[in-house]
Amino acid sequence: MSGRIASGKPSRPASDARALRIGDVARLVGTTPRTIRYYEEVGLLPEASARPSGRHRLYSEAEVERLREVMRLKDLLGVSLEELRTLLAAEEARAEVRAQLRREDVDPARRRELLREALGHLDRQLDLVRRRAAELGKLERELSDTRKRVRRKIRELDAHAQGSFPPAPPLQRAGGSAP
Amino acid sequence: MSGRIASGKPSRPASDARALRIGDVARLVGTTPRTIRYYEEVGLLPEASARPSGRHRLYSEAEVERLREVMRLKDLLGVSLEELRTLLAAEEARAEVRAQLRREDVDPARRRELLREALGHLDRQLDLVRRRAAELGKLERELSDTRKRVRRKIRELDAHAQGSFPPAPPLQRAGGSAP
DNA sequence: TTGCTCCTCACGTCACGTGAGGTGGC
DNA sequence: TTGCTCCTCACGTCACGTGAGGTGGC
Repeated sequence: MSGRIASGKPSRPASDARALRIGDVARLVGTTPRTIRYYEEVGLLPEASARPSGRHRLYSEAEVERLREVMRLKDLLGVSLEELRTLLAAEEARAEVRAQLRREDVDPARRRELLREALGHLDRQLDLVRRRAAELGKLERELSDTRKRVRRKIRELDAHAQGSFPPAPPLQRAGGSAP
Repeated sequence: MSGRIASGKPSRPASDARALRIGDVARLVGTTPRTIRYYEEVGLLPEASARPSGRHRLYSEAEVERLREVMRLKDLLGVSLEELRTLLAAEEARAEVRAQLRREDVDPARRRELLREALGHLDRQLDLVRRRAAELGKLERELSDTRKRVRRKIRELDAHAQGSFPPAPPLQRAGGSAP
């Protein structure tokens, strides 16, 4: 909805721990300033409220965390920014639910309704994630099986080479890198 | 892996191995003709040999399988076409190894060397795949945990709705990313 | 003051999407 | 022949990358 409000913002010129610059943020989450500006431009990130044009963007730790989550979903799920926008809308709806639930004056029927909506969003995301995880798991098993076959062939070769050839150097264990 | 053969559409003599047109291939692997042409253009797929300009591209089942594998790696690993090219070069090196191993006139020392190279390629790919799988698994667990909390809250609401006393306020957990 | 990082255009690039206008093959 | 799919440009788009020229802040 509206821009995130950085708490208070008194004139504390120096050593404000929450005042991160765009380069710091980019380094923290593993991206570039250009990407962060672009996400702001297309509305994936809220515009820093009341920033005069030409002046530096400043970010809070919470905003960094949000960006980190955005990048993670994009990277792991491989979705377009448009699809990502949909996912984030659902996440924000869940955040809204959390805010409403913290208030005590919401009647149980409404609370239940909100929770059920949150559950729906979670289920859709989980479905996506599990589908991908299953595919990746299949690929991993296939590679792993092939690897076993190759290793077995090497062992067979070594066994037959006994006496005919000088002893071959031993194989490294899984995880080691080949020369 | 057994690819399902679409029965009926491309009516050609069974002896012709290159029976599939670009639209059929695109549908089979879940992409578009444009993408297939682009991959050929940038050298990810071999150009159909000796095809006169302006005439139709034709593909064999083996080529379809190869493309399917290319798309799978790109999608699941989220790499650029340049990185994908590197991965595919390794895959081709392994194919070369298989071809050489089928010949009987390769001496055991050379065979072993080839197998070790193949093992190196496999290890690098497996490393990539496992890293991603671990990240996805972490995301899945997080979502799943959140889902459990939401479901528990719903059950609590339902349970209290049956009693006559208003529910005691639930304990606030610190630090957790609640519903 | 100096050195860095930041700012805003704006053009470039990667990986395709989308017509335009035309030809091929069952 | 008709109807579809295919062909080759070639421009458009998405998600940024990369300078150019200038300003801000510790």
